[in-house]
Amino acid sequence: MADDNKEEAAKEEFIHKMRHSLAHVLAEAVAELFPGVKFGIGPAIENGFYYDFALEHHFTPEDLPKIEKKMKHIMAQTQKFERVELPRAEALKHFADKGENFKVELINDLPEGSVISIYKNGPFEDLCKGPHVEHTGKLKAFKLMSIAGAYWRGSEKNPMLQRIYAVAFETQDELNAYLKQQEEAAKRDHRKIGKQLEIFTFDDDIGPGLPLWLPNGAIMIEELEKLAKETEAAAGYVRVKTPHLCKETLYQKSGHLPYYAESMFPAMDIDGQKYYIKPMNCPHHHKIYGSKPRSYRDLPVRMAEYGTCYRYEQSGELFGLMRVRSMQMNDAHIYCTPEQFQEEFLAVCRMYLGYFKIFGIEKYVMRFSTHAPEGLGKKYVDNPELWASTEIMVRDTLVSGGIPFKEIPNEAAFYGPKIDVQVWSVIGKEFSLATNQVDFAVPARFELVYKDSDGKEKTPLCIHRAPLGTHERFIGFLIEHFAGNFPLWLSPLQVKVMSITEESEAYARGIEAKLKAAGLRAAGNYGSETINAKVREASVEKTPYMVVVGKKEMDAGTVTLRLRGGKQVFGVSLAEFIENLRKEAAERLLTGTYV
RNA sequence: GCCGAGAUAGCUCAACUGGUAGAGCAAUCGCUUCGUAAGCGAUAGGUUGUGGGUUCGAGUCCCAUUCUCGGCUCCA
Repeated sequence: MADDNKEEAAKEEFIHKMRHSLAHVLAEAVAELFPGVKFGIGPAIENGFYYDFALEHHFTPEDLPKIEKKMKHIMAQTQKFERVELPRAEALKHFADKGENFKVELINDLPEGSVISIYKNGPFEDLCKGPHVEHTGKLKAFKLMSIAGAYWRGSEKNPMLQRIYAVAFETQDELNAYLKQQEEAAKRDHRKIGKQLEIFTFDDDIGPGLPLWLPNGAIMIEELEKLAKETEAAAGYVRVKTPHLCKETLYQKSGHLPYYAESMFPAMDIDGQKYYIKPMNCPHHHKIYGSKPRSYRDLPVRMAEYGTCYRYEQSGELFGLMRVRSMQMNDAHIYCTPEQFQEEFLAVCRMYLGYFKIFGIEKYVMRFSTHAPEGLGKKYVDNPELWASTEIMVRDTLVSGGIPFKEIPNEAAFYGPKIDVQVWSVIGKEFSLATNQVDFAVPARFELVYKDSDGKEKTPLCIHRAPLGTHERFIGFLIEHFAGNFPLWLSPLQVKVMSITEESEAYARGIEAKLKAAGLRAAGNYGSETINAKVREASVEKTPYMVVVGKKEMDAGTVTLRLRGGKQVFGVSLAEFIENLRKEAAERLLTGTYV
């Protein structure tokens, strides 16, 4: 076992070295083909590597095969990688003489007196701390994938360089397997399946990032809301409804305006007053809390709403349903005393875990985002003590609750630390699916109080939580998670009834009617196509249950089932089928009854 | 927002270097009545995202614009 791990680690290390060395070969090839190029950085990344270049010529996709060819030529030359060390000042002069201003900037950031290492192979050299493979002949399977713009050192204030992305593996087989797997993943892309299954669409006249939910998507939304409402009712939440607009003064009070004005739709002028369309529900809920006096006996107040918000995301950030400009949020705010905090926060975390079980979500990371002291007063409200104490409170709750998490500094909300649930889309983009935040700042700004047992007015803590995120992102995620094969309760169409010949049509229609009367979402196909065609159509629609009836079923008074996936079940009584399906849907089972 | 690429029938895609837009599926209408992933035929469907320009002639070349995609930045 230990040896396996060692072997694994050695392999990892080699692949990393190989990818990084390939980045140097890429840079060398580009330097030969495009004189005058300046170099940014070229690290190994997951599945491959990239290199950033500053160059007048704009790379086009046609350049990639030429560069690949040159790289293979370099690999065939088995150029040795050699490490050369220079004192900092000398290295600075060396790169400055060559006009490599990006490298000069990197060296300038290294501490005075450091020894700078340069790796040379053939005619190429690069500022680099290594390590590398011995020679370019050791390099194996790679493929240049795409050209992208990327800001120097990741800041939009810096110039934009041209980045070439590549994938690389130890063997051609592994590379082919990776490419194949990417192809498979693209098939479950929510944008593709969402169109095929008629879940959502976009329209030029509606606007970018503003999805239209088609009837099938609307059913999914309603099922999710039903789940949320049941869960929240059982957990002691009350429900509220708030308008989509409010005056500017609300966001001045909440303190959102200086932080978020840029990601809000511009204000509209109404009767000389500025109004905004709401980008979040919190301030509205705070106002409801503040609408009457509250006693410590009333706390915790757990206030839920599926609130619709609008955010002006930058055009380039929009991505299918995962990143949109209009969203319906599974929002709630819990106002509690510091004593109640731990229990409330843990209950919220448990609600998350309960949901994940329902959906079978297993690949996620709980990301605990904390503040960074240098951001106080800018990115974060300036109250170091409260930051410290709240973060300790959250961390303790997570640890004592046995909830695994990863702590990331400098990612908090402006009003407090948060926990985001990170998931990945099939094409590898990372998203916060759900969020859970502590707010120790905004309730005070709204002068929210409760009368404590000692007769004094105190400010409650507020927990913001959205375990089901937004319908948009959550359904986008679920489409990919299930590849469109939704569990029964979420399936827009649950049963497709089909007749084999005209003779059995009336019998089939009767079954459809009974299914519908039992509250199941059923439809029929009684056309004159062959049963093969009907089965195919229902399969393409990913319908969980097909009911196929012909003369045999008519005579026996039964139904024949075909499950999504192809399994057939004969001689089922309709009453039993209906009962099983009702149960399967009501209990939101992940696994079908007849599997 | 920035860099790059793209947009052709409802969907998936074709149309060599500029020369009268085409296929499959879906739809509609017939025929077919069939036992578990595509029965056969016919019909209809387009100002090639939009607006300008070059040209005898533009889906194809140029400019602008909208939207989408791949990244970067961002993500309450």
